[in-house]
Amino acid sequence: MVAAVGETIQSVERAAAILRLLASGPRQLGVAELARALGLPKGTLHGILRTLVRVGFVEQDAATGKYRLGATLLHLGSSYLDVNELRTRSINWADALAGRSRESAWIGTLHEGHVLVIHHVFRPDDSMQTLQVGTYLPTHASALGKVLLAYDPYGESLTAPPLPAYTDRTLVDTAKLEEDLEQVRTRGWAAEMEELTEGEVAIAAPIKDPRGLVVGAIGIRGAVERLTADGALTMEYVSYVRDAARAITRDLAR
Amino acid sequence: MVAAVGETIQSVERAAAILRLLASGPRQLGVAELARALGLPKGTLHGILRTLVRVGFVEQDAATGKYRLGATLLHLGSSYLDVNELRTRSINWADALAGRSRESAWIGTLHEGHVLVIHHVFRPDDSMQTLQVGTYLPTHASALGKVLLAYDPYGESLTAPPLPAYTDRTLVDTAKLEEDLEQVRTRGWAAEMEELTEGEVAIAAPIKDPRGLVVGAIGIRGAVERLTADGALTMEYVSYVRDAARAITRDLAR
DNA sequence: AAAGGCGTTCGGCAATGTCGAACCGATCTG
DNA sequence: CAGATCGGTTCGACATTGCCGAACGCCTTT
Repeated sequence: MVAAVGETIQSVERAAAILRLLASGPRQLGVAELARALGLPKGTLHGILRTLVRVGFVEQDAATGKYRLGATLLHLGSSYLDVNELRTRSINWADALAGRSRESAWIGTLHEGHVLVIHHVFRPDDSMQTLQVGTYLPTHASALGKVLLAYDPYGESLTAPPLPAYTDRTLVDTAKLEEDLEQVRTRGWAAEMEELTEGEVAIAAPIKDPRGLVVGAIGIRGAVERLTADGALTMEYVSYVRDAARAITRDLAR
Repeated sequence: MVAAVGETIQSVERAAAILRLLASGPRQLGVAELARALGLPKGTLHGILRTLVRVGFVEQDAATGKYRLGATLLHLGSSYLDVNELRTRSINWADALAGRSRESAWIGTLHEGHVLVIHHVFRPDDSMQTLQVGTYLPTHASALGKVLLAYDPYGESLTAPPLPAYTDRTLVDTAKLEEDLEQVRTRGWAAEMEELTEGEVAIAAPIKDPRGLVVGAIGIRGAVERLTADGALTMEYVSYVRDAARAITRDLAR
């Protein structure tokens, strides 16, 4: 076979594809299903699955024989958080931001066309919330995502239409979104007004590395009644978010 | 080469070994370091690493060329939580337990000789805590771990001495530990009194699947002053924990 | 009772990935 | 400032590795 430039190891890439498929839905998948989805013989997949089970990346349902993700991945994921410099440097600032604003604080990075949440502080005095670390947010319908898109050096390639609508206020028109992103660039912060969930708004600002590249975003998210007045965001909250973003940026430069 | 019984795919297993090594410490590792640790040629490892980078499981430091875990693993780890039945079924009960006891609530499973934390609810009115989901607790020095060891069908093989000591009250003597586990089995719940962290105690009880096998443990953890009186655990807290464990067990049977 | 679905096993063939030596830049070091 | 050493990376030849497809046994469905 003709050799492409960046050779990769077939079986490892296939193993990764299996894991991605298993992660894409809450359902367990069988060998036959995976074989159809990937266009590979059942026997081939079985071999890879057997290995993935052995190393704990995948678990097999004893009753049905189907496969699901394994517990080792949870541990690897949490190990990633320990290594991630952006996260370790910004934890304290996120706590402070949540404390000052009395809203939940969020930190995210751009990853495969989504916003990957790498830190999340619950709203003070409201413990009954589920943690969102590791989940994806849509780039075009979240304040964090707008910041990351606006400052993305690779341009808009990630925002391929059609953009899904989550509420009737979601920006689904590429031109409208681009307009919004332009505003984000001039103002230096982003807003999201009930574009992802009815009744909730969010504010975010960019975190930059020592060379000035945007490597992440930090923001808050809360009920529209608390964060806005007369239909507009209360600027006090915006300043809290921007202060936190600048503080982390300064911290990364040391 | 002679074929072992359960054939596995070499390159996938090696890739997993690399990931485990990268997760074992906060340090980034280079190709040469990995080659020494695994006893493989540099070239071989480079090929696997290139593939792991391509699929996002590993990231390469632009400055030093060294490797660290990648963001895709964080997402896979959080996907695991969505699939995990024990966790989804017990979230509400853990919230209730934290609410009643006003302490942090924890759920864990046995995994590779450690307690893997699969859910964690912060102590009410105390948001400045870091989330521990995905981290390991020692089996012999945590209440969750003692429960899981006491009811582990595979016996004590996992508790290989020497047991590390975290405080001067940690049970490092295998005989003493076995005595404690026997008490856990007769009482139906476990305690841990400043054996992991000075000033903190914990209580845990077993969660069973429909066939009666222990598949996890739930418990609370808090300051010794709040949970004990005259050096002994306040039984009210024990009943909270056992109630929650029974409720989840009942829930799993449906 | 037959049919179709599933996960699993197996052996032959060649494509695949392994290996080791060579490469190149950066960083120590005398 | 040159030499040495260490780092990550590339490359091509070899044969081992792991792919493939057909066959198996089990289960549920018709």
